[in-house]
Amino acid sequence: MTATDDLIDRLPEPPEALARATSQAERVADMLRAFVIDGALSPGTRLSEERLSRKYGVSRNTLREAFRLLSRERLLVHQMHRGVFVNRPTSDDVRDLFSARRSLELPAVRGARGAPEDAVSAVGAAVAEGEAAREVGDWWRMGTANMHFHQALAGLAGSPRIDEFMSQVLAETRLVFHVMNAPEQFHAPYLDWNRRIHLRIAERDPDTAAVELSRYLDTSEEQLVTAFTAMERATGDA
Amino acid sequence: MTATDDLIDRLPEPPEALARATSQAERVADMLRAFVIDGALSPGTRLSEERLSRKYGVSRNTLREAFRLLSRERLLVHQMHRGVFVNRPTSDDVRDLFSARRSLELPAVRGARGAPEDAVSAVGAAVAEGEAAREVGDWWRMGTANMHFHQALAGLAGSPRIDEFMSQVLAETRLVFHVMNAPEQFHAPYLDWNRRIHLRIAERDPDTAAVELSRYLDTSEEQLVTAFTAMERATGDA
DNA sequence: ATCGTGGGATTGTTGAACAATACTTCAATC
DNA sequence: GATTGAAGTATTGTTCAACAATCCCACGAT
Repeated sequence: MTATDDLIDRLPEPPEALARATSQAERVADMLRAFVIDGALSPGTRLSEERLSRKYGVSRNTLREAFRLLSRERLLVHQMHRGVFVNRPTSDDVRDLFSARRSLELPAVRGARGAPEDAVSAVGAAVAEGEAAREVGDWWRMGTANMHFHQALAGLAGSPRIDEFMSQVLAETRLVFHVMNAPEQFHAPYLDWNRRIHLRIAERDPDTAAVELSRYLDTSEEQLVTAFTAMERATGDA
Repeated sequence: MTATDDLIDRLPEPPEALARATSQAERVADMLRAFVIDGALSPGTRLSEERLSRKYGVSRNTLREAFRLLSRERLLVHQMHRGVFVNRPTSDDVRDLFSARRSLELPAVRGARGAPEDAVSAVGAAVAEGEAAREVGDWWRMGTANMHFHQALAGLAGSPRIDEFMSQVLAETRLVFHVMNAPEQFHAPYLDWNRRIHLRIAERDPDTAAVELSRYLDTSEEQLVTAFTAMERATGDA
């Protein structure tokens, strides 16, 4: 044990980026995930192995590995001998997604008194992002900002696993907006609500914030479900 | 639209079992998942593609699809050019797992007043299962029963997504018991506690139940973390 | 003890092949 | 006209073999 060793031990932890290069399957999965989330691939679309593998220059086997990753995230659904499709959520799914969000967001907000400062400011940043987007009338970015807001709320819990589950739930929620054609306008009226919630958290009054959030989720769910079921009837059930 | 059509429309929904046969990759994943959960494969073990594919008569490609599924569940970890290993949780993971459980179990229990009867009785069944196992001194089955108990608690929320996340969390928790060699004895003293919690739920007093559960989680986490960190120091950190 | 330097083993990825299954088309039947 | 049956076609499911890229280990040199 020399002096050099001591210095080395004190060195900062290895940055995440230094992890060994990602596999092709993961990169393809990342790309497809982005396509699904921002609607380049709409719900119900079938992903042809042959065409995708040719288009992106990867083998079918590699592509299938990516498919497996994404079906575990519920973004794709695998049907035996029929292929993989972009998941098309039903109104039951919408209800369940909100149910899951209640479990994730409300406890996180209620326990926000002890949350670290940067977790709180992340919430504020998401609100600001949304307001900036409203400024220029960018509906799409408003939706993204709203997702960030709720991701930040869940992040108050400080748990990596909850963060990850939350982002899956939000990604799937985004699919809901894609099945209906009325994409992001739903978020517009909620911006001021978000601002209020953030204020309560910032002034360390988490219980009031939780009450507000709970109301938010209720009305948001109701609005979505009714719009969704109306659309389900219109488009034909099956 | 004839009379026959009416009759057909009235037929019960297709049973789940009728879903198209599962793929080989999923079956292999199921098998490996079971191996990991009940310790036939212990944390840190590397899963050789060549040996596994030969042993179970599947191609390396199919095996890799199964690997992708299981690494999304955090049961396996994929290291580029090194292979897949059975996940070996750290003490940080233990803390995070309990954090996640708090978010899942406590809200479910608090909202248990409106839970359907069979969801409540599932909790009771898990308690009974644990007591039966204690009767015969079957420690392993006691651990399983305890997992079922907490799965049933989360099930009170009535959300498929929460159920699924919970089972992943519990599966990973089981890995924690495998890294330490003291497998399931940890569960023994908690059986009476479980019984009490179930009683509170059954008599529709969810708030008291939640308080009890919260205390349970606190002490259980503390005991596990201390035992775990002690072991980490003993076995060598890295 | 540390540092290079092969050599061997394992994974990463591809391409082709074939079987199994689903979909489509079209003719035959009621 | 709608339904059934029977090809034929397209796509997925799975395997195999090959090769490149990378890691790991052991050996020898400093």
